[in-house]
Parts: sequence; C-alpha cells; structure tokens
Amino acid sequence: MNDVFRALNDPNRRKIIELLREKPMNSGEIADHFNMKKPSISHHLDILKRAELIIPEKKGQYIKYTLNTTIIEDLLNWLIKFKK
Amino acid sequence: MNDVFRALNDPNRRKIIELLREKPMNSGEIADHFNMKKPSISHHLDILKRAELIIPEKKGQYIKYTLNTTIIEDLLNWLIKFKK
DNA sequence: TAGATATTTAGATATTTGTCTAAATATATT
DNA sequence: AATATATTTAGACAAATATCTAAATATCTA
Repeated sequence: MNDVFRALNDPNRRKIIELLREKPMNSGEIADHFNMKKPSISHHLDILKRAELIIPEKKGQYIKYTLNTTIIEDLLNWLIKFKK
Repeated sequence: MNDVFRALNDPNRRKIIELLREKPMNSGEIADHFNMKKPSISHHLDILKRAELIIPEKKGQYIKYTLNTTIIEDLLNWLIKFKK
C-alpha cells in the first residue's frame, strides 16, 4: 500500500493515470501531455509500475502502458474501512 | 486532493487515522502508540489537519482529534472514476 | 500565582524526491 | 550495416520531508 500512496502523491503521476484511464498509451504519447523531459516521464512511469498501477507491454519498439484497476480496487477497499 | 494524498503518503500518518477510526484521541494518547517524540507527532497531526482528514477540538488543556470521514468520501469518489 | 501538564514553534540535519542533461540500450527502417 | 526512433540509466542538484532537541505557549490545579 506504501508504493501506491507514494505513486499517487504527485499531480503529474495522477494525471498520467487519468490519461491512461481513457486508453493505453506509450511513453511518447504520455510525454506529449506534459512540459517535462522524457527521462522525467520515464521516472514517473517507473514509480507507477512499481506500485503496479500501470502495466507495461512491449510492442516492438514501443512500450504500451495500461492502467491496472486491480490496485485501485485494493486502495478502495483500504479506504472503505473508514467510511461510516 | 493534493494535501490528502500527501497526508496519506506516510505510514505513521496512516496509522494515526487508523487509530482515530476507533475513537477520538488527544495527541498524547496518539503519541503513546509510536516511538516518536511529541513534536514529530504534532507535525504529522498538522499535515493531517491541513488535509482536513482530522478535526481538532479544544477540550480544556487537551485537543481532541476526530477523524473526518467526509474527506475519505471525497477520495473514494475520486478513485471510483477509475473502476471498471 | 507558581508549578505541572499538553501541545506547538523554531531551528538543525539527514534523507528522499523531482527534474534536468548526457549517455546507453533496444528496436525498426533504409 | 548505418541511421533513426523510443525508452531507460547515470549522475547532478535544488527543494521537500521526517525527525530531533530546546524553547515557547496555553491551560489546569494546588
């Protein structure tokens, strides 16, 4: 759960997962939505990957990133404890 | 939403809100559950307060902290977008 | 009012984090 | 094989963060 909170604790990374909610993208397409150099995007993707919030899939010279809703589900379950 | 994610991005602060889920407490009682000095607890409470995850209420010389589930609700709603 | 208890503020320090540039790796195309 | 495109790795640096000790503030009680 630590990695997930860490990953979500950055507005750029939250924006990335919001983009991937629409459709899977490669890192170049993601980068087009930001004023940030590619290596920084790569760094953010790495943190999201380690939290398993996104799944990379090699497609030739590209890597397609897909949102992993399973982890979101886990987070929802953690939070639901507090409701009431 | 930034302040909320920031506040939750620390295991000690998550433990604090888990404690407050059981019942409201003052900062001394909270501190008893940690190996941390009082000023550090105060710092964490401040971050949780700024995120409005906890509500302080002055009770004489104590301050009683209560969990604010409204903000948890907001967070749940933000996350639900990603489900499915 | 003096002393005790609860909490915060201030200032210091070590660690973590986000970003950059430059270079490396991997795959595709000509 | 040489060049182009996509992505990552390495290394540097400034800013943010978590913790501590010491001191300040607020309230209660004798």
